[in-house]
Amino acid sequence: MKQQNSQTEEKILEAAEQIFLRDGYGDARMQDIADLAGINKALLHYYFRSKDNLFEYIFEKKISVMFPKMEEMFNQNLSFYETTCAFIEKYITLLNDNPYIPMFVMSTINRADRQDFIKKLPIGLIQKFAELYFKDFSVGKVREVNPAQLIISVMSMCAFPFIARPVIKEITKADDEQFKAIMQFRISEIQLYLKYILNQ
Amino acid sequence: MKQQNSQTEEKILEAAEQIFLRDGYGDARMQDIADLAGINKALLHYYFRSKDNLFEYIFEKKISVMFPKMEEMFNQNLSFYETTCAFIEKYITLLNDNPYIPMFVMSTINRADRQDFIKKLPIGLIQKFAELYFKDFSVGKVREVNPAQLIISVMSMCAFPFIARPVIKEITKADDEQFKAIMQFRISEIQLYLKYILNQ
DNA sequence: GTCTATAGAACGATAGAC
DNA sequence: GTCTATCGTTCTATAGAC
Repeated sequence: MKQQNSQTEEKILEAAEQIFLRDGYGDARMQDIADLAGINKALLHYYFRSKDNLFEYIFEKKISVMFPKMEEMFNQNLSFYETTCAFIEKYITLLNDNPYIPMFVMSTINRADRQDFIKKLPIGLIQKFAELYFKDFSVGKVREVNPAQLIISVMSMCAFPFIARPVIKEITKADDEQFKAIMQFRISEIQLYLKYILNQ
Repeated sequence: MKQQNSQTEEKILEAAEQIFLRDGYGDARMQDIADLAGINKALLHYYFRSKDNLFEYIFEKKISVMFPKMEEMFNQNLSFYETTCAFIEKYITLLNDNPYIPMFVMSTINRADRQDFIKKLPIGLIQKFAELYFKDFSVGKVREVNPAQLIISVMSMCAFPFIARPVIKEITKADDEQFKAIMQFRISEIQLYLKYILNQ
């Protein structure tokens, strides 16, 4: 009984994740989720009361990918440059395995009726980076730039290509695997920019 | 008669633009467009046969903002660095007046049923930039980087903050005007990065 | 050209049998 | 726990009066 229960719930969550990531909240259909899970609509509402409920569940499960946990990285006493280089590699590798996440998160928080979802984002990450920058800047280890703008730039260079993925795939005539390779190469390219910007 | 005709059509287009930009295709409602235009739904279908038709009209009108016309800029015989600096200023100024455009375009071309809209984008721009880079690189005017990756980076740094606008506004506690100011300041910051990256 | 009224389909959600 | 059947609503689109 309980075994079967968990199995169905797991199937629903997997299907919901796939459909919501592909279509976003508004365009996603409960029927599509039911079909993909191999069950019917009524059972969806038995496990999760409403579409809103199910979506919130998936969203909260996925935001950690958009703003990854970085605690251990900040506790290693690395420089701002080293920490940011490590972040770039970790972030793009993570997004290469979850290419739909940036569009999913951004389309959600841009909906007029879902702006409260912004508060679910773990945005303390930005503050940590800024503190580390000022620490290195005060001892002359990095060139003077605006740290908030720099962090926005790094996240932009990592995340935006996944949002513009269909365009980039079309321009470069790349398939999914080739796009992954482009992004893999991009890690060292962004790290190179950072090196020049910070004068390392 | 014809005067009235044009006036109504203009009101519809203005309303449709506003609603589609805010909600995207899937979440936009013909009723909302009709209400905003001060007419009824039936009249919408009299002027534009379907929602698809109306949307396509608006989309084609707006893509020039996402990929701005740059012909005159390329004909001024400026260096790659100068041209890209000018692009950054022009692009962010343009997006500051049209902050919803990046999300609108990206959410459209990420829809499974709207991928043919990618072909409407004037992506020749990228090629022009790459050619100009190689011209300057061959005479040692710029440092060696991957030009395609650099152009993606510049566009990312310009466009992504508008897509993440609700997040940035929340983190910085900025209103619409303050966000505009942040982006205005961002122009010189991105230009500074470019200077360091290209060793100018 | 503009309106009211409504058709026809799709969607989220629920009732009730098993 | 899982199903079929259906309710109530919402949406695009059209018919028909003026």
